[in-house]
Amino acid sequence: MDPHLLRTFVAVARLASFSAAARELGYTQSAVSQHIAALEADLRTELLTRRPVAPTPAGSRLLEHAGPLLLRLDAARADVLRLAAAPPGRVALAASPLAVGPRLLAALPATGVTLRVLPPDRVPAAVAAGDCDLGLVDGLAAPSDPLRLPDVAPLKTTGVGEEALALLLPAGHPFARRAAVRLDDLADARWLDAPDAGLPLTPAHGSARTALRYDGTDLHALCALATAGHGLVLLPRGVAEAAATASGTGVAVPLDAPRLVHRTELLAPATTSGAAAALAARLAAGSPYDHRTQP
Amino acid sequence: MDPHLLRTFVAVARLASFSAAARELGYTQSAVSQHIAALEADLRTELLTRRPVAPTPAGSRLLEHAGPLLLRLDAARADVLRLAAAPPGRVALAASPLAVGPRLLAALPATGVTLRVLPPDRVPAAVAAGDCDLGLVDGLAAPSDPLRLPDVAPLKTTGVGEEALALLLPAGHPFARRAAVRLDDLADARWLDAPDAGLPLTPAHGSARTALRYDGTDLHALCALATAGHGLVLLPRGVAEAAATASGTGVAVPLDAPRLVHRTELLAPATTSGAAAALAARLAAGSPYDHRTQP
DNA sequence: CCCGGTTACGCTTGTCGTAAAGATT
DNA sequence: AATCTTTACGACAAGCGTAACCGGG
Repeated sequence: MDPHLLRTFVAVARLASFSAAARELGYTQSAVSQHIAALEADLRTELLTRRPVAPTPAGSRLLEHAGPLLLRLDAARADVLRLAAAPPGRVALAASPLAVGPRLLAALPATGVTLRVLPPDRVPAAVAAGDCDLGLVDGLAAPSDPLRLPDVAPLKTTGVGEEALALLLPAGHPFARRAAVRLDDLADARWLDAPDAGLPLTPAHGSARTALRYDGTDLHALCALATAGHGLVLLPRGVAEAAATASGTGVAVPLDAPRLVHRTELLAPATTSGAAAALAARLAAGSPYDHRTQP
Repeated sequence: MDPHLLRTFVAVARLASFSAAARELGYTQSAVSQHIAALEADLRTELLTRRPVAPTPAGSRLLEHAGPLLLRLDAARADVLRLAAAPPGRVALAASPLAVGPRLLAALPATGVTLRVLPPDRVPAAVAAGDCDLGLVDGLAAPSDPLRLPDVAPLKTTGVGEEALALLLPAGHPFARRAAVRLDDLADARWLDAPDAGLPLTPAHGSARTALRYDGTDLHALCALATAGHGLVLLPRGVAEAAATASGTGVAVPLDAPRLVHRTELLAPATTSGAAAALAARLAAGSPYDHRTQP
């Protein structure tokens, strides 16, 4: 179960080809073949069908493990290397779209920061792997509860903001005139599904059907779709109201769900160097929310 | 960052000796020395001080990563191997002490089960690594919220029980006559700290001071200590009341904290073989609680 | 017959053990 | 001086590439 073997295995499975994986990894086809053979001999199980190349049940299972495993490995490398590396002046900040708000803009120093907007589920990995020095993620949670993030590495998480929720919808929508909407009302609403940009609609909040799927991280596009009637979007109240007034054709209706808020958290590796630590402090400054460290 | 190197590294750090680690791992001292040297060359950082052998800051950081990493690796191995292995008749069940209750005893078949009681924090690892086929863990959570478990591997978690909480204390205690106790009242209570047996007292529930620490998994011993006045213990209400009446000198006082319950969850690997699957079904049968799968 | 995965084989590299050397208390 | 780690070196195995070898479309 050498990580090298695992890496070639995931490459082969992803590309569905030994030769393509070999090209990508800088090996020969032969080496890739030997890697897979070694893995299969080690586990005494066939992991891939050849021709066509596809994972067997056992292979699929291994794939589920391999991704997080390799991620953690890279994270460990990066984390230890970061300790020794000289603190660079430039700080890279990964943020999910809805985490980019007034608070962030106010805390941002004049120069020396690279902001990278990523889908929420890729932010923790980016910080853990060392691609970015800090991360800002957002998501739904119970008030003052931490977000449920995949623990790819020991990251320090700090709540930096919580906000009530609102629905963004077109002016003609049945809900548009109501003062508030409850979760129960939304059981068979038609949603805009935008996992890379917005709040994920987990099945827990009713088995919602999606009207349209939007793959992208652009909030303006998402709000435009919502106000045009292509589906409902759940947003932090401030964002929803701003989008509604900006569009003219949209309405923001508060969500009456006291046990559900939009929460933003700051992610930092266990050790942050000078410039990154300073930015982290400014982002967390005065935040009245829980500080806690993941195990 | 070969896992072998990581393994020797953690062994050396734990034993604080190259030679001892070599003996434990079946290597020569020379090989261990080379392993550490290889790691340090790879990361371009000194990981251990020699004489005395102790981790440097970078080494400590690596240690934090190494444990979960190696655990996940073993878990992946075991999980894939389990898929191929013939389903054995014997099922091994890991359970934390407070998870052993009437529900478990009722579901247990007449024969063919090995029950292993472990500290709560070791149950997930035991299941993930394949040492046990199923696990039962308990802990504190908000009602119908899943427990926060370390995600060592993709495990299927199923809530199988929730119960209100109560305090177990000696008859003479100031709280003993009250109908209920609130969390606020307990800010400076003196607790029995029994991380291996009971519910963990997280700092979130007030910066409680501990009166006595008990290392063990024996509930009867713990209850005896509590009723004898060595400190307060938080227990599921049923357990607390049973212990109080059994001791004669103890009192169980309900905890008035509607947002906090004792929750028991069933842990199972992504695939369970025949006998284990049957037991899992019996344990989960009729449970009115959430079913959800960790990412 | 071509494309793609497997097998054979030689070479390079890496890894372990033995043994001698170096360092620290 | 004793103990423990490091270094030197030789033996062996592992890993990769070249090239020949299948087996299916």
